[in-house]
Amino acid sequence: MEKHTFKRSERLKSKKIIGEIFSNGKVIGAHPIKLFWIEVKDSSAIDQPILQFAFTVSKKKFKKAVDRNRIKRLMRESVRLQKHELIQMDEINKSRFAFMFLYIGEELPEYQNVEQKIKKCIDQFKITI
RNA sequence: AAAACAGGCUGCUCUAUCGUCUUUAUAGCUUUAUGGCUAUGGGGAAGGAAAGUCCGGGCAGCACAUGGCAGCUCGCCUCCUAACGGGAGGAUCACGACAUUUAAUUGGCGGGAUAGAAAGUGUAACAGAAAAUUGUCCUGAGUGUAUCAGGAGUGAAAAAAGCUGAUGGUAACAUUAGUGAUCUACAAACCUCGGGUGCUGAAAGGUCAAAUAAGUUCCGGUGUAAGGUUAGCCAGACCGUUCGGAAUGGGUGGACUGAUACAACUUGCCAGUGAUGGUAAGUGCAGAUAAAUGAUAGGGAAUUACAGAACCCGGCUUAUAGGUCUGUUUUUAUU
RNA sequence: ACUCUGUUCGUCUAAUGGUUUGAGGACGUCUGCCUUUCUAGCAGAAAAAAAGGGUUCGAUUCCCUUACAGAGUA
Repeated sequence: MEKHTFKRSERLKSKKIIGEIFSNGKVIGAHPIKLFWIEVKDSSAIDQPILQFAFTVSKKKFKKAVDRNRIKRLMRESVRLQKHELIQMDEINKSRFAFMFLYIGEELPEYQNVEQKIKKCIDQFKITI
């Protein structure tokens, strides 16, 4: 059976790449979630995993830290359960990708809703590649 | 027993599967080694407010941060505390709702205020004769003036605060006797007196590796003029100029440390009205770094409130579903 | 994580440093006049101290707490 793990090294940490995602990355929208992604061509970190993810929620829309944590946890959980679909694809394995999930909604979501929207994002990503 | 008010305590739980951070044991891979990665098993994983950042302290750097002024801040008394603007117990004053009384009053409760107005300056609308060196009208004392006593009216306020002694109390102060004729209020107006206070803030600071110019730092000699120093002013301190030697290296992105064992927590006993202190036994209880607690399914009364550690403590303030305890008042029932 | 400002009609703002404050002005809104009608013009009206507590005879102003908005430090 497939293991749905989500290790620390799979999280996107580099400030450089995050900056590049917002300036040059491509966008897939599935309201209330936006996905920024980019193909990473930096060959210096070849031992890194092929996929890296980050999650973010605006402090202006959600003032309470509890709400922001909740949304990030929900998005992280649904990505954890769905990212194996991406790993199985052949095109993905040829290079490395970085993803940034951004929640732009106004209200606290349910888990099922988040799961559907993330799925939509990933399907769109598969098509574009 | 119910309701209202006030205060204290608590702050959902269990099972299964998958997943995150940390610690530890074993095995494998890697490394000169410390260590790192992976797998499996065990232990631990947000709060009463983690919040607001309103105070106090530890810790660190800046001249091993020294004195005065300015500025800021606090201000009844005694005590608690590492410290505080916090807390406990008391004193005085007016206020609030409640009870009581025909009424004046009295009673406990509640939150608040209280250094100095006899050091000086300032302000006190309207009304009123007069708002602080003021004296209207009426009555009485007085021959009369001056003065004294009582009353009227205006207004928030219209003339007894102080001093000396005695008694009680550690004290604030209370009671009482005498003396006393230039005396109100406001200091959350300026101010005076007394106490405290240097500034900055873990994104502080320290160590390591990669890379390298201007430069920077250190040591020794020389030198004390301008000027400079995370510093508002004065003093004091240090730096400086030049020569020689040594070390380091801007930006960028990292790792380790700071960093989780202490004013710690739990229980018992003792002292105290109490805050709190002493003592004995036991416990080890988050430590992340783009930042860890979630998802699914099912139960237990049941869509659980407010809400997420970021260097650490002591308070204050604010938010809060449900449960629970104590006190006061009212109503009802029983004795 | 830390530091600091501000909040006055629908909008932008003023003065008051405690006593005729009935809170002023501009733009906007409404009503009337004018005009064949609209605009412009003239006349008039409505409309505000973030919330709560304290000091005071009296608070928009002084003090405290809370809420909201904004700025700065990497």
